[in-house]
Amino acid sequence: MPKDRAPTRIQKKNRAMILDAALNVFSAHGFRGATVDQIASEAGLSKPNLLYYFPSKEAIHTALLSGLLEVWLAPLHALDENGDPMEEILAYIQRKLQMSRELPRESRLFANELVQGAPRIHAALSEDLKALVDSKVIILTRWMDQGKIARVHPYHLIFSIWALTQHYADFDVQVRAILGDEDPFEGAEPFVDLLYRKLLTP
Amino acid sequence: MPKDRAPTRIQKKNRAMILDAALNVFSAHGFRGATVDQIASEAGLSKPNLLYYFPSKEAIHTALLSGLLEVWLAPLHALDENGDPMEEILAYIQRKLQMSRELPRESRLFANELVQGAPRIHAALSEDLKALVDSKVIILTRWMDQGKIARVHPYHLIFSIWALTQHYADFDVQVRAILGDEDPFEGAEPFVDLLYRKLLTP
DNA sequence: GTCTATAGCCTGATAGAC
DNA sequence: GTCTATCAGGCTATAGAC
Repeated sequence: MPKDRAPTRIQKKNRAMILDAALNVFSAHGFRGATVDQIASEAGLSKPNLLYYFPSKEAIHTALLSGLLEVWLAPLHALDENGDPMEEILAYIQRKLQMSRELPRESRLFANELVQGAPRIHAALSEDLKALVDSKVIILTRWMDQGKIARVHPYHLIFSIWALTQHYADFDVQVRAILGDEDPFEGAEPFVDLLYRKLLTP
Repeated sequence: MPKDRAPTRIQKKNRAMILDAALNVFSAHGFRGATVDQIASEAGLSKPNLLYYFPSKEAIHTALLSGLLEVWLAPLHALDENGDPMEEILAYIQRKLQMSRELPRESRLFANELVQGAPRIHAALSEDLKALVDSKVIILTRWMDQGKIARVHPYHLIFSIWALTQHYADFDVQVRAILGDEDPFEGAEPFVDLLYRKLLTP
């Protein structure tokens, strides 16, 4: 493993390449289905050389997950209590949908982890994620109290947004098997916009 | 493997026990993460004995998937073109939600397969599933033409129902990490009912 | 039909030369 | 820092006794 000095340009570049390759492999095959050999060859390194940068397969996976969690929650973080309620929520939804389009590997990385019971990020869920959601639910509830949006169960509102938007990344094969050549997001964007506009109009 | 005679009671019972154990293990760990040893011990058999009933790990997995696909699609199949449109759709949604509550293992089995690109059931998706969805989309479109329900993209309507209802089974850990002791389905049921009632009211 | 024992492969990780 | 070679453990599947 690299010494505790400041990383060189090459070290930085290699670590980044490894993490990108690992994202490819872990998101496509899950933790158990991924092999270090696959990640190494996709990163253009030998297996021992990869293990010079990360001490173990698990360490790569952990580094990936914790590095991406912040990115993944950024859209919800950005929900602004001082903005216009309906526009804030609809903008959040479109941001999430855009992330499914642009970062499907990240979505599937978390999906793989969650479907199997989140053995490696359970703490982050019940601490960081719960805290974030709780804080945003307070804002949503206030908006409902003020009559700015219709009253619905705020937690299930958030769950539904996650479910709907991430579906297009996580179950991409299924969506494409049914839609054929049609771009899923072209139809999804107006659909979810209409859906939540109708649901939340007071 | 058993001879080509009619299976005895013991053979039937053992095959059923193996498939149930396999459902537990595959749904929790994915195909690659599951081991034959785990399945055997959960079924109360030795590993070679299990492989007397099924020729390989893959054969168990395939038998499971193809056996459950019909069960999984039954709710959509039951959507009746002669019923009341709004009530038919809302009933379909409640049936799907109930399946997430009662058959979460089945949901996660398919989720595991789909997130990883459906390598083992791709054909079933673009043939059987697509045909079923196409046929139901015709019914939905007719209802929209007749002004019985609001006009929305029929394919995305179906995707949204899948996403919303299966989310509670597939990402159960996440939902529970946030809701704590509250029963997810208690809130989900009225939420999705309201959501689609508002969306589809003409 | 069911078991113990084991073959044979794959995979994560390390040793050691350069 | 990077490689070749290799070990050690775990896995699927089979052989063969009962």
